[in-house]
Amino acid sequence: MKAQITIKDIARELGVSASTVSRALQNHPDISKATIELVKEYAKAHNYKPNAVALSLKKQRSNIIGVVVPEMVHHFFSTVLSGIEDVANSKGYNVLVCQNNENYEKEVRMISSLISARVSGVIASISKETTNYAHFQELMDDNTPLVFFDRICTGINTDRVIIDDYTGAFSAVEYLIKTGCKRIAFYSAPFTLEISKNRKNGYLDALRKYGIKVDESLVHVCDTREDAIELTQQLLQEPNRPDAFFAINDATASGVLSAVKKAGLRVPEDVSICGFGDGIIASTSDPLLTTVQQNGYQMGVEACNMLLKRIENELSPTQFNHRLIRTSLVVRESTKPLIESPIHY
Amino acid sequence: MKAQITIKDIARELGVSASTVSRALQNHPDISKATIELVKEYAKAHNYKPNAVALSLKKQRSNIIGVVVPEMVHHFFSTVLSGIEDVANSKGYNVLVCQNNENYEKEVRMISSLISARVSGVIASISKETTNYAHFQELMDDNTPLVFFDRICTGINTDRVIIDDYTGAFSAVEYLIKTGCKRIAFYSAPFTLEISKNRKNGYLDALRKYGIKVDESLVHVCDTREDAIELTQQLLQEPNRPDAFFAINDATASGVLSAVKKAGLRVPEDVSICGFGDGIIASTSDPLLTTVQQNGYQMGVEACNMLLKRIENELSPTQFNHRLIRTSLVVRESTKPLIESPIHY
DNA sequence: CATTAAACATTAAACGTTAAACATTAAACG
DNA sequence: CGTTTAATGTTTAACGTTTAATGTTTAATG
Repeated sequence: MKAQITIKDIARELGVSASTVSRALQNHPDISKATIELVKEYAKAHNYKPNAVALSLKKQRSNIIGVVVPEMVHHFFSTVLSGIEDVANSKGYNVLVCQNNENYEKEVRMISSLISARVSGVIASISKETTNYAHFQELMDDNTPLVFFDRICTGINTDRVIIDDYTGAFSAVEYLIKTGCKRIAFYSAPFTLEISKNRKNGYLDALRKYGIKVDESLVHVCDTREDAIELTQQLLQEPNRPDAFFAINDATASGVLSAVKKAGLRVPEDVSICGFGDGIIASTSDPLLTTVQQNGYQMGVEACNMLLKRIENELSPTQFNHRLIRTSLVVRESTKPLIESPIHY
Repeated sequence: MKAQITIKDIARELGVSASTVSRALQNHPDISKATIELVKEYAKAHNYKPNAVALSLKKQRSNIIGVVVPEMVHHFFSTVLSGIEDVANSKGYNVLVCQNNENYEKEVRMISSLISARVSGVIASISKETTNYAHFQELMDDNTPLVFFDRICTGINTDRVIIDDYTGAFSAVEYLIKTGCKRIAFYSAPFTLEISKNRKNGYLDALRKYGIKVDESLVHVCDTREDAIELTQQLLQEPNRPDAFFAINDATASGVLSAVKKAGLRVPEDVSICGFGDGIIASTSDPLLTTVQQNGYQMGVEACNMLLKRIENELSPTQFNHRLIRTSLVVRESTKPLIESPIHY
């Protein structure tokens, strides 16, 4: 078992003390040019790599940040993760990832494990089940910087980066209305999540703005492709079937699309469909999916930058940042074109 | 700055020594039942969490495994990652992820950073650029267990988990031939990758088996959606255009599909398309994509199990495991149905 | 009653690194 | 020639934890 070479090994071999080696490697002015050269050469030749574990213990802070996501196999989350990793990496930090698998208990365990690992900070998006926030409060109590993204915790006062869900939903539904849709179904994620509440508000406000009576029977908690296929089949058989669907994510929209096509209805002539996310599905389905674009990569970048600034104490300790990532409606083929207003002379 | 409580704090408060606390927490027989109770109660009440950093230093082994993937935003890799994370987590390990962004230098830096972090083991899939393996050899030299998955390093003798690329490709191309295709193009990833070589061999052998002359001009390095759209447009204009495309991944196949439809050709009547991976794209595109299914989650699970066994010294130190993950052809709508052989009386 | 053993706890060293405090040498100064 | 000072190191303690070695009671034994 030949392990990595340490400062002690170098010191012994070179006949100097460990601290001299340590300082030589840091170009400390107390160490002569000659010794510095000698040490560095030996270190390089023997592939010395500082022991980050010892360093973390000594410095009482690691170069690791923890990230908790619901699931990694999800275009949006993996995109955010990618943004986080790129930024963290460029600043010399490593990323410890955990997925909570939409499970509250697992989320609690993950946070506990991150505390044990003494990560310098945490970036998290909560599970669908989470309604108790004590585990996050514990992080805060330990003075571990915490940034929420997307699925935030309103109960915890800290930095957060969220998608402008309200506006995204509003503009999507407004577009559906403007293209002639009257009965717009909304497939949401559980209402424990803020994103669900905000998008529903956007949905409701758009309806109200155009004087469309709200029908709560058009709002469903349904956020997977499979569930969407089943639910949509049922809904389409009702006498007063929806003429449009606004889904919480593209996978769900894709499920709707599949069910609508199977029912022999045309998209968008008979039924309009709009998703949320603008992931791979949206640009490969047929018809191509109209969807609300959310920039996951940018979200990851901003969340990580915010966290690193907090770690480096560059932010006011009493004031927290709330960053909103703008969305944009990407109109493709699953919705009708805008009706041109007649030209008045 | 209130930090986490330590064993020392507990010891001071309870008027015992640190080692007593340490042993009490481990139910050491030398510590009285009463003391154990007392310590545990205090620890629980004050939310004591062992300092994994100190533990790692002491034990000379961390509970962290490093994972290097080309990109996280990729259905296949995020799926593997998910399998790895689930297994690692269930065994008490944390996962440090790095993406090499298909960049050799970054890959080298990532490995170096993992060595510094003194991870217990590494699971990796190399970048497209990688042809020099010294960084991985260094890991091996330090006795850090290393498992390659998917994009392996043939130059390094270690454990590996790979997709049965040869058979996957063979059966896909065989199917295309059996359904009447004669000029089958192959869109590959760079041939520095073993998966490319293996799949090409499968492709070639299938052609040979059915006596189809190999035309090297049908083999291209093209592995993204964008490139596929461009390349396919060109190829379709040639006098002797391909009547089938076998792509290295679903995104590329989706690009082919898009170009073929745009060219006014029908899929699969005029052109057959087969992808590789069976990710989200395959089950949401139109027509649905025929593709070679590769079980990424299983791959992650097996790679992680193999690594953990190696870490726990449960495997022969001189013999390395080479695990092959079986594939299966998922026939959907982008290829023609099998021609039924006429029944002979 | 002295000895031994059992039960329980403490001390000290170690993991790799750093930083403050202290030590040595040699040149420069008065 | 002694003393200061600059240059260059070294020692030591510390980060949180574990563990081997050692110490101290108390109870039981002969």
